[in-house]
Amino acid sequence: MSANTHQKLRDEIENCILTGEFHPGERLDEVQLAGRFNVSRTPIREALLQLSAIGLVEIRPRRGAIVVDPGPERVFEMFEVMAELEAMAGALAARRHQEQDRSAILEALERCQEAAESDETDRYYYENEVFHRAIYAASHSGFLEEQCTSLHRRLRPYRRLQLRVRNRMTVSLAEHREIVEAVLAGDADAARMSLRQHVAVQGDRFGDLVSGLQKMERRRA
Amino acid sequence: MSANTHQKLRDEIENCILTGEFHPGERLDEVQLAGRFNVSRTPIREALLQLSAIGLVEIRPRRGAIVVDPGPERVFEMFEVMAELEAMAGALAARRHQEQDRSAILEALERCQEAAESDETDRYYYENEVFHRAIYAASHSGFLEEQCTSLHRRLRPYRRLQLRVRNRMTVSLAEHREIVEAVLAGDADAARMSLRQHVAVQGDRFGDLVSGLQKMERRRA
DNA sequence: GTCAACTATTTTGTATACAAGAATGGTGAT
DNA sequence: ATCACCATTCTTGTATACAAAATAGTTGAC
Repeated sequence: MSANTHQKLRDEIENCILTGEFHPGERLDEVQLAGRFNVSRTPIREALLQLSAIGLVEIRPRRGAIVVDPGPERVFEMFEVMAELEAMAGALAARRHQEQDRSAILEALERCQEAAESDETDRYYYENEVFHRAIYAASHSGFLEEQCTSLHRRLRPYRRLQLRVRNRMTVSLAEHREIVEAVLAGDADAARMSLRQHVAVQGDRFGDLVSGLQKMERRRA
Repeated sequence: MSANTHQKLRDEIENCILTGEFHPGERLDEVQLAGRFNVSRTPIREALLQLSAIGLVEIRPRRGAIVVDPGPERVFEMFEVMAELEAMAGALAARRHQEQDRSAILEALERCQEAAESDETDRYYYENEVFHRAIYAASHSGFLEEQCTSLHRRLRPYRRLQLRVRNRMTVSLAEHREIVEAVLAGDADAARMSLRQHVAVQGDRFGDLVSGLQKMERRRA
């Protein structure tokens, strides 16, 4: 058996939660999971404990683990914080980016454009992540990069909802261009503003998010 | 035996790390810890895994757990992010605070002043935490509050270093007054600026931090 | 004397066993 | 028929056992 089973299990279970296979509120039975992954309860417990530490599951003493249900307000709050962290990353990137960051960002932008032009939602979804990670990296703050990556990952399922909205891809791409322009020009304030705007759930997007969340909820009922 | 031994163990070990009893780089031997706390290895492992999930310890496969040593740059980056998160909390607090937040903030400020006037560093250190938590609460964003609290806690040992610097308490108190003024006036931008300024490690404080870190390192050598 | 290789010991990782608390089902009383 | 209380069952939490990997110590060769 591989050296670090619980690490892989943690990723697998995390994935099941983020993809929605294990839906919010669902109880995660240890023996059931152990059976599914062909391991004993020990590494399953270790994986669940790690997930509880990062807030994906809640462990109620003697009563098992359940997938945390953030609820609409909490999801909104998470986007609020994400917007601010990305804004910060953009501002730092504008000041600190180097040649390799510049090319990484431009290449990511290019790929986003290709995906948008050929109307490939899934591909855009992926290239969008690459783009944002390029901004994080350009901030040259390892800690900020980690925080952004972690929260970005956690918001994945909700962002996926939003991309389905009509024309969102075109708007998103235009915003990306604005962000790149500001960052590469070294304009920290403009980068901050454009990223905050890009990530924030404001105006129509708030309604879109809520209706998406409700759709998610209904589907699992 | 209590229902949730590993939860308590997690807190105890976390405390030992934050107080410096377990210093950065130290190897955390499972059987040794098990002996110290009179439990088996199982709950110790569960505690360590949770601590690794929040970044306090690093678990190298098959090679044990060590206390993470952030290093000066990483600590600086953490303060940078903390400043931005607190600035955000301040801005939200300025817009969203209610009557109970107002009185909580004013009371916390009052207590900080008392501590500063009687020159009680330890008491100021404590009341300062209460003050900042009052700001987080006034933001009325549960997620942001959690993030702030968690990072604040993690930066505790380093903040303690900084308070020892001459006159820091007086300066800090004056900054608190400025923050309160902005928040209670509902001036989000002013609140953002003053909190960013208050938390950030800039100018002289950077040198203070680095020298403090070096002193810490020497002490354990 | 130093370096390398092999063995022994220690230590981690996973499985299993056992104990204690929660959920569940059934029986009896009202 | 409904509710309460008790027993049974199931699940979690902790301890122990065992296997595999890493480290340390020792011996031998150059």
